[in-house]
This record gives sequence, C-alpha cells and structure tokens, in this order.
Amino acid sequence: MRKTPAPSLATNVAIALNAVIAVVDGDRPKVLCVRAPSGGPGQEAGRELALPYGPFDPERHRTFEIGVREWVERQTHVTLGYVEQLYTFGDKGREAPAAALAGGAGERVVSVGYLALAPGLAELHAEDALWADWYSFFPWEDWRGGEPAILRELIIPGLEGWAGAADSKEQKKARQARVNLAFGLDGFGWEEERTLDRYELMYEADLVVEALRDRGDEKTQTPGTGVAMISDHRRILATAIGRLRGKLKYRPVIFEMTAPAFTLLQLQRSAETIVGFKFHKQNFRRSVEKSGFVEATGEMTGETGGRPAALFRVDRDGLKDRAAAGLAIPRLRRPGD
Amino acid sequence: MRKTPAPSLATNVAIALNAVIAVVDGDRPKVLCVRAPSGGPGQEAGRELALPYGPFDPERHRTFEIGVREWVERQTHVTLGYVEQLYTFGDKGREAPAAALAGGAGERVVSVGYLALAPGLAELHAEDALWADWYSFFPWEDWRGGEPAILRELIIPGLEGWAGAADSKEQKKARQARVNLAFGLDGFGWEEERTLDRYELMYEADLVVEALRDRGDEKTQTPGTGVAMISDHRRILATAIGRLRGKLKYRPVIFEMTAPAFTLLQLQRSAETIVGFKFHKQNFRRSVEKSGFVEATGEMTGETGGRPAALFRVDRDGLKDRAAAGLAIPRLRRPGD
DNA sequence: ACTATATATGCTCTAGTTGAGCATAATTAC
DNA sequence: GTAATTATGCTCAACTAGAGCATATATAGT
Repeated sequence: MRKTPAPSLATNVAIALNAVIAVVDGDRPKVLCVRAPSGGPGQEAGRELALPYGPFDPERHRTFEIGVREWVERQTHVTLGYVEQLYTFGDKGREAPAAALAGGAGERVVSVGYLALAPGLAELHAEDALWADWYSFFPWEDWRGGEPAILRELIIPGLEGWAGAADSKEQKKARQARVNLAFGLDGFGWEEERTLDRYELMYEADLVVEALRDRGDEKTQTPGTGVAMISDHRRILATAIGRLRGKLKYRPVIFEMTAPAFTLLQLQRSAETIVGFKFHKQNFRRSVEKSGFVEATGEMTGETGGRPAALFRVDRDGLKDRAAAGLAIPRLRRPGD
Repeated sequence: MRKTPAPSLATNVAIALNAVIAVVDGDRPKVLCVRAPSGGPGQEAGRELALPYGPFDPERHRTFEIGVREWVERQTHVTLGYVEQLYTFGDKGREAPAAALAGGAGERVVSVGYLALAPGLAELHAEDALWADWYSFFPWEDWRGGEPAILRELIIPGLEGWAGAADSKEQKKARQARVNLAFGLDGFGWEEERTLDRYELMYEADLVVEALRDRGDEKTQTPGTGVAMISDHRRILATAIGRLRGKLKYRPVIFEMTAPAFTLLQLQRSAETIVGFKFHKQNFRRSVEKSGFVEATGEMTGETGGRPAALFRVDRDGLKDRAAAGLAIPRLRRPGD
C-alpha cells in the first residue's frame, strides 16, 4: 500500500480557444473562417483556411466562454448568441502547425473548441475573414440532392480498399464494420450526426489532404474530398457539425439561427440545411405546429413563388416550456429502402 | 478593415486530468475517489474527497486519453475500459483550492474531465483511494425508492425561496422556470440526465456546501444535500453522471459495466442504478431481447430467490451491428401522473 | 381568360412503438 | 403445503412516424 502522490502539474502548455461560428444563409450552411497567415513548408499554395481562434488569457478571462465571446466580438464584430463547449483537442501532432500558426516555439498547444450559433450573416470587418459553406469542407455530408456522387464513386471504394488492406482478417472485419456504421452501409442507416466518425475514417484512409500533409507526404491532393483546413481545424468543424445536428433533435437550438419571422418551409429548409437531407413537408409542419415552439404572426408572405404562406415567430413562452425538446428530425430515407 | 492579428498564446496554465471512474456494484453505483491531502483553511475536518487526478505531461503523453489511462493504471491499478472526454473546466475560482491541491503556486489550473467505465470493483492498492456510492454526493438523484424525501422537504423549498428572492419579477420567473425544468416541476418530467443543471441550481441557491466554502463563508454545513468534494469535483461528477445517463439511451455502454454473464433482471438493475429509477420489468425484457445486444448462454442461475433465470451474455456481433443504439430507457413515471 | 406550375395546407391510413397490466411458471423460505 | 419471490409470455390501448392523397392560392406564360 502506498499513498497516492500529489501530482505536480506541468505548465508548458498553451491554450487556444477555437470557435465554430455557424449560421444558416437561406439553404447554405456557413461557418466563419479566417485565412491563416500562410501554411507550413511545402504549402506555397498560399493561405489555408482556419477557424477563428484566440488565446485564452487566464488573467483577463474568468471563464473560457467569456474568453471566446470577448475575442470573437473584438476581432470579427460578430455578436454571438448561443455558445457551448465542444471538445478539447490536445493530440500531439497538432502542435507543429498550430505553433507555426501562433508564431510561437514548439510548445504544446491545446485547444478548446466552441460551437456558437448566430441568427444570420454578420458583416465582417476583418479583411481575411469570410463565411464559408461548410459543405465545401465536407461534400459527402450534403444529401439534400440525393446521395452525393462522390460517395459511391470515390469515398466508399477508397474506404473499402483501406479496409481490405488491413493486416489480419480480424482487422479487415473491424475496419469494414466501422465504415459500414459510419457511412450507413450494409443495412445501417445514414446517421447525420456521425460527421466526426466519417471524417476520421477518411483521414485514416488517406482520403483527405490533411492526412498526407500531417505525414509530410509528397502528394498534396485528394480531389473531390473537400477543402482542407489548417492543423486539425477540419476535425474540429466536423465535431461541431455533428454536435449541432444531434442537438437539433433534443434542444430547440434551430431558433438561435432563424430570422424573427419565417414560414414553416423556411424553418424546414434551415433544419434540412444543417441536417443535410430533406424532410417530408407535411409531417414536418405537423410536428412543428404541435411542438409549441412557434406561433402564427397572423401575417402572410407572398414571396414564396406559390400560394402565400403564413408567417410564424418563435413562441418564447412555448420555448421555455419545451426547452427540453427539439425538432422531430426524421431519418434519412434512401430511395432503395 | 484590418487584418486579424495572429494571437499570441499564454502559457501560465497547468492542465490536470480528472477521471470519473464509474462501476456498478449490485445496486450501488460507485465512483473511484481519493482522500485529498487535507483541505484549505477552515477545513480542519480532515481530508475531503476528490476525484483521482493526474498531471498532463505533454512530453510523455501523445493524447489526453493516453495520459488518463497511464496514470490511472499506475496509481490505482484499475484497468480502464471505455473512456471518453467529458468537459474541460477552466473557471476562475477553481484555482485556489486546485492549486493548494497541486501544491503549486497561484497559477491557473484547467482540468480536462474524463469518464471511464469499468466492469466491476477493482481491488485498490492505494490506501487513500476508495469506491464511493455516487448517490452519497447526490441523494436527490436516486428515485429508485420513489421521490427522495429530501427533495420535497428541503431542496425544492430552498430553490423556490431562492427563486423568490430574485431582484426583479423577470428574474424570479426566469429562476423558477429553470428550477421547474431541471427538477421536473409544474408539468415538466424529471429528466434523469439533467444532473448538472440540478447541481448548478443548488450551488447558486447555496444549498450545497461548496457554494459557501468557495465564498469563504462561515457556515460549513448544508445538511441533507450530500457529501462535498474538493474544488469543483462534485460538479465534474455531476457532469459525468448526466453524460452516462444520457449515453445509455443511444449507445450500448451498459455492457462496459456488466459481468460476462447476467440475468435480464441483473442487467435491468444495473441500468436502474445508473439512471436512478425503476423500470417496468416486462417491457425492459422485451426491448432488450429484441435489441440484439444479448444472447442466451443456455444456462440458468438459481440464485435469484425465485424461479431460476436464464443467463445471457453480450452478443458481440449484435453489439457491433447495433453500436448506434442504446437501451430503451423509459421515462420516470411519478405515481400522480 | 386559361393553363401550367409552384408552394401551402388539411387530412387519412398504416405500421410500429411504448406504457401498463394480466396470467402463468418455477423456485425458495417457513 | 403455503406463501413469497422471481421469471417469462402475452395482450391491449394510446400514441407516433412515415407516406401519400387532395385541395387551395399564388405566379408566369400564352
């Protein structure tokens, strides 16, 4: 028997706060990005995209969330609504690109990722900031027009090749099972919130540029599998999208991203934009109308291109009463099912 | 227009890894605790309980998870199964007690909390480590014997008093709404996974000792509201319990905590122990049997005190096939509903 | 004015799920 | 034996979710 020693805590770690600031712009989901101050060696392609990030200053910030809000609002002039902590990323290998990014030496950089939702595109005041469509980073995640061609043509074959290239029979089966689960193959359904699983598999299978880059590989292209980001920011973004997609189902967060008044179809399009596939319209109305989240304003809009639609607004009281619930998000129906 | 400056990252932060190691022992949920090396000033009561924690050593640990596994296994000789990151806690105010705990000076300590599940009580080799019943920290969370008396007698009145003591009418309503939602009052149901919301409200309302202690208050007792822990460890534990309770519903994590063979009632008791209330037995069987998670071993056990029960084991293939699903956890039925 | 087309909105039908309870079976404790 | 205890099978009613039919009210084009 020995006593548990009081551990001493190491100090040579820096903390960065990363924010995924998500908005819906019509039928495009967007995320605030910055152009990073030029990539590492072999990256003359210019300035890679990064999530906005800031230092965590323990002197000035009582909490992480205060820190995030503070520098986001100062640097981008975007006012954040809903904010939640996502995950803390501390893997080694992050540090090389991240340290370059920070201009610092080779100390370990840990980043705490945050997801923030805003009600619409804010005007940007920094010249190297932009709103990017998040499906440009994850083209395989957008099923609104049916199954993305890139999946059948390139990604699934690539993943099956990777699974088949494993050493043992056991390993092959294990890899294939992961692929099936994440990508909804072989009897599994496509679960929209598994964005991180899918990205990680693609990374392991060398289907995204970051995998090659992080190894210092020659090849710097993986056509069709989306735009790369600096460091592990695309992984952070994948985490954020998955979290947001899941959250829609059990918290009324969609209303953090809507205009003050909207038609039910606009609300549906917002949800579909995030979730990445289309819903049955009448069922969606039914569930929203009985949810208590919205109330009719009594006004109509004629800008629909068809019969005018009733305008709704958020029912603040209803929202409070049902803060424990979310929208009824159906499952993705594949034509063949 | 100005360029986003490359932020410099501060370094005077230490990272601790905290682990909530949870097991189910019959009908008691347990968590590994250590006796902290004597509390702060005014805490002569001896050694407060703490979650086991260790330093994150950026030199030696490629990832946080590796770090957690390493020091847990080294210090406690408990082998961890399932491990997941919970949340990163960085609030100011943590640091005073946490720094004392670390024996260090007044630097900011950030801790990354982890939830780990193990299949049973491991023998402990450190004399100041122990398995504690987690409901000793949260007596109001255990509804298996009906609504805990302490809730109606003490906690709810205390919270309503706190709500009523707010400055403005608005504030009062807002506070009361939070209480209703978290504690399932006024038409809301009790949601077992809202453990953190409940703990936070009780902290704000001065119903747990930590609230008084963190302010340096004279009073050091809040009878009936559970055992205190050092620093914000009870909050970390509340986070872990909520996460685990929620996770049961959509991932088959319960099987990380079960013996190799079990009866369906034993499985049910394990789930009830975690969730904190009892289920309808026949419905639970029905859902488990058709879930594909388990298969009959063909053997029976006579140790039930009644008719012998069939023994089941985890169906590893079924688990893989259904890794996307969890147990069907019903809602808490209150007698009056 | 008439027609095609687009969106809005109401309603129904079916299959499946969930909550609850009845009934019977096979043990042990006294 | 009888009571108590646990196991297990089955049914019923309420509710939910997926799908589609039908009708209403616009705009655009001829």
